Formats: sequence, C-alpha cells, structure tokens
Amino acid sequence: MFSIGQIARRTGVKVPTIRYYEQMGLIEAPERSQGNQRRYSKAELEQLGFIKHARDLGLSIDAIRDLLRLNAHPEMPCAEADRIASEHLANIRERIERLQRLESELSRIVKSCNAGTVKDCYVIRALSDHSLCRDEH
Amino acid sequence: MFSIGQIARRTGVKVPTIRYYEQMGLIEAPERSQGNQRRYSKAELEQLGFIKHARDLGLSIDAIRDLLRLNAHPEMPCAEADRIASEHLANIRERIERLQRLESELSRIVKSCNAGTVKDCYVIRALSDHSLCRDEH
DNA sequence: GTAATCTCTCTAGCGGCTATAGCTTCAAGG
DNA sequence: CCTTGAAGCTATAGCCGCTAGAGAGATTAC
Ligand SMILES: [Zn+2]
Ligand SMILES: [Zn+2]
Ligand SMILES: [Zn+2]
Ligand SMILES: [Zn+2]
Repeated sequence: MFSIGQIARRTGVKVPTIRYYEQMGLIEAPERSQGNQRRYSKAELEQLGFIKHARDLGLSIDAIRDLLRLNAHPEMPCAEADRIASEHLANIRERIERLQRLESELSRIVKSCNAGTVKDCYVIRALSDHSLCRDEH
Repeated sequence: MFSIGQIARRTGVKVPTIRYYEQMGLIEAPERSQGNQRRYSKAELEQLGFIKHARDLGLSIDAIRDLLRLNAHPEMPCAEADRIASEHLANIRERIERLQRLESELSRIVKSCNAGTVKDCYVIRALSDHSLCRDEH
C-alpha cells in the first residue's frame, strides 16, 4: 500500500494532480486509511504511470479516460484505441503545421528589422499590416 | 464612429473578446453613446487590427500590451519590440521541437499496432511503458 | 410606433492543473 | 507514551484567453 506522496514520487505526478485525476474520473477513489488518507495498490500505481505517459504524449483527459476503459477489457478489439491515437497524431501534425507557418512568418519579420526607432520597426509594421505577410495564419 | 459590432465584423475579433481586451487593458475604454454603448474611432479600429494580427501570430496578451505601449512612442528605439518578437519566435521553435518529438513517437506507435485485441495492442502497451519509447518527451 | 437587432453588465465555464488556508493524521525519535 | 514535523485532508480560488448565457436596455429600419 502506498500513500499519495509515494505514488507521486514514483510516477512524477504531483499530489494535487493525482487528486484532480480522481475527481475527473481517471482513477477510482482508492481505499482509505483509518484516518481517511488515500492508500493505493500497485495496480493503481501502474495505472497512474499509464496516465502520466499518456499526458506526456499530449493526450487529453477525455482520451485517456476512454483508453483506460478499453484497457480494462483486454479481449475487445483495439480499433478504438488505435483511432484515438491516430486522431491525436493528426491533431499534433496540424499544430506542427500551424506553428511552422508562424515560425516562417516570424523569422522573416524578426530578420527584416534593422533595429532603428519604433516608427521604422519592421516588427511593428508587420503586426499592423497582415498584407505584408507571405501566407495565412 | 463605429459600434462594437461593426469593429468586430471589420477586424474579425468577436464582440465579447473586444470587451475582454478592454478589461485586460489592451485597449482604452472608448467613448460611449448617450445610451452607454461603446463608440470607436478609426484609430481604435486599427489598433484592434494590430491586436488581432498579433494574436494570430501567437503573441500573448502581455506581450501585445508591451508592444502597444512601444507603438505609442515612435521615437524610442525598437530593440524591445524586436526582443519580444524574438523571444516569441524562440518559444514557437521550442514548441515545434517538442511536438515533432511527440509526432515521431506517436507515428511509430500507431504504425506498430496490427489491430488485434486490446490485450495485444501496441498503442496500449506503449502507453503503459515509456521504456518502449525512442526518446524523451 | 413597433419589431428586430444590438449592446449592456454580470456571472460562470472551458482544460489541466497549481496554490493557498486551516485543519487532521502519520511516523519517527526520545 | 508523547512530542514534533512532515504529510495528508477538504474546499476554494486562480491561471490564460476566451466563450456562453441571463436579463436588461439601446438603437435602427420600416
Ligand atoms: Zn525593430
Ligand atoms: Zn499576417
Ligand atoms: Zn491496437
Ligand atoms: Zn514515452
């Protein structure tokens, strides 16, 4: 049996975050000690590790809840899990593309300023006028 | 003189967002009509366009506030504006790198599942075990 | 004059935590 | 057994950048 602090240290998830996950229904309310403190089993520790890793990979709480439900039914087909992961991947790719458009626009803007006064600053001018931009964002 | 709805349509910034920007100190409280409705000048319309463009480029409210203050002092050196833009660019580059690491990890994971049952699903296994990952995230 | 459309303020909610306050419980040392 | 200090408890509020809704009043077009 582990205290909340112990599983926090072992998984790298902070104590208030663990309580938050419980509230959000990611983890079941665990057993309690006589003095009402949370006591976790090894299985619960591992589940929290799963959640941590999924969060580190950028999955949302909702997506993780669905994945945990699937994980509890090992004989079901995994198509749903694969779909969640693929959708997340597509989402990440979109974000990368958007950020790359911003990156190219911003690096052009930053390079174009020859550091004079605000009145002549290309950064300021570019912000005032989207038509100076190369593409959309 | 423009109503809030008119500048919303012209700039593409939604009405509640304009009020929010006012509350956040990005734009001054404008004149009011006899019936207490906001009335904007052309200069204020343009300033909102500046804000919209800066937001579209991903700048934070705080950064935009600073840029607007600089914009009001055309004779000052623009080093500060350039610094804000460069910092933001660096920040975007970091986010791109992080997302690219996630992308490569996730695309590997998604590709590795041969769509069987949950018990054998590589997506689920990879989430349970970070040591299956190629790099950190 | 009336109806339709804006606009007003105020409040609450989103996601994913994080921080604080004021309390209780636990574990270790004497 | 008792004390002390760390750790845990609940409840509440705050972060960012909006967005949504309620219930009221203002404006505009016909
Ligand atoms: Zn400059
Ligand atoms: Zn632009
Ligand atoms: Zn699978
Ligand atoms: Zn990993």
